[in-house]
Amino acid sequence: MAGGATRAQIVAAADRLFYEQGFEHTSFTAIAEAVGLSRGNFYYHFKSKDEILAAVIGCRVEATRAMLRQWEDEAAGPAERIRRFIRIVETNGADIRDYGCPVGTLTAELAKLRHPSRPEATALFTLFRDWLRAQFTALGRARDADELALHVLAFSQGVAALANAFGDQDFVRREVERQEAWLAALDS
Amino acid sequence: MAGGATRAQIVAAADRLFYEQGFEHTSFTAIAEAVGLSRGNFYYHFKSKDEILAAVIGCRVEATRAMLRQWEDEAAGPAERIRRFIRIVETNGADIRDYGCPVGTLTAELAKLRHPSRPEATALFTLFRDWLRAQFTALGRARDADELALHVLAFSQGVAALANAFGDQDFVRREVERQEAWLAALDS
DNA sequence: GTCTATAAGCTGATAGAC
DNA sequence: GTCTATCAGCTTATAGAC
Repeated sequence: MAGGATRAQIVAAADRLFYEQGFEHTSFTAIAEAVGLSRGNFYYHFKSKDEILAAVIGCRVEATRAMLRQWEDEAAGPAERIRRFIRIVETNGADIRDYGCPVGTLTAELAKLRHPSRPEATALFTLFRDWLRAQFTALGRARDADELALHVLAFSQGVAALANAFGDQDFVRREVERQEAWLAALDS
Repeated sequence: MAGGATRAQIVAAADRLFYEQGFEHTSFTAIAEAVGLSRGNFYYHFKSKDEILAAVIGCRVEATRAMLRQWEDEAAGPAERIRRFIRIVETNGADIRDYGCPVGTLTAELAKLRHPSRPEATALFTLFRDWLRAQFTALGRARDADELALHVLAFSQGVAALANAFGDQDFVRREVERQEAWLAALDS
């Protein structure tokens, strides 16, 4: 297989499995089966499981950055951009119902494991936090922009947790509407 | 050791360790060390690890019921009772910062593990949901009591997730104030 | 009821052939 | 770069002595 194609395949499979089954519960055997490789060959690409995790987090950071850039390009103004974020729990509704928020569940697991890569996982939250803060600042709320950013982040985490627990998509829709109304009131 | 005292000690130690380290990550060895027993003796009290989990969840159900009863007794009216719930993320601030919400993190882990005891863990959420719904009904909001109950539950889950990720107690305090203001506006 | 000894299986990780 | 064979360690769980 040419270049880093196999490596990228491993990272993609691990990314999905870590999300669906959790980091610790996902074995090398499971990743190997998903990619179609033998267990032994893994260590040519990664020296340890923690190294795969680091690569997965790096991959998610890049994907998040790209998504935020896209929102930046496509959305008309800061309010519309924040709405994009608010709606993400509905956009990714099926996955969140089945597996929760990828950032929130990974961060929580690594915290309990006292895993060395925990700060890198938390940095995924910071990516959204900083981006949201910039949007609220552009909305003329520079003074409490960070507080508002955390509030919106907390909203998405709470909705994701309960959507995963109860599997109730109507609840998600109602909460998105409520949060959009809150944003509209803030913007006016 | 007399009666079910050892059993109760095992459940208490497992309860704490499942919370701090996660269910799967907690080994029999760790529980045995915490209680001061040998690994082998465990199977006199519990046939499997899953049986300990079931006992831990049962224990948490009882503790939650007792807490809700206490709030029922001590608080003046439904609004004050809901405030008690809202403040719990601040009351249990240190634990939540270190380990997240005990209900939310367990439910999320069991969902990823596709564990048979997952419904029992979700029932812990339902306990709070039903109790909150009763309080909102008593507040004269019978029509949307369940929606409001889920909204308050989502608030606590979101705050717990971010408190755990960022370790920011000021954020928790601000969100509690915001939610109390929301409740006051609802009540008037 | 508690202990020690041990089984059986899975885990991450390594060595060396091709 | 990929394979097979294998290691050492940990896991849950069992058997049987005291």
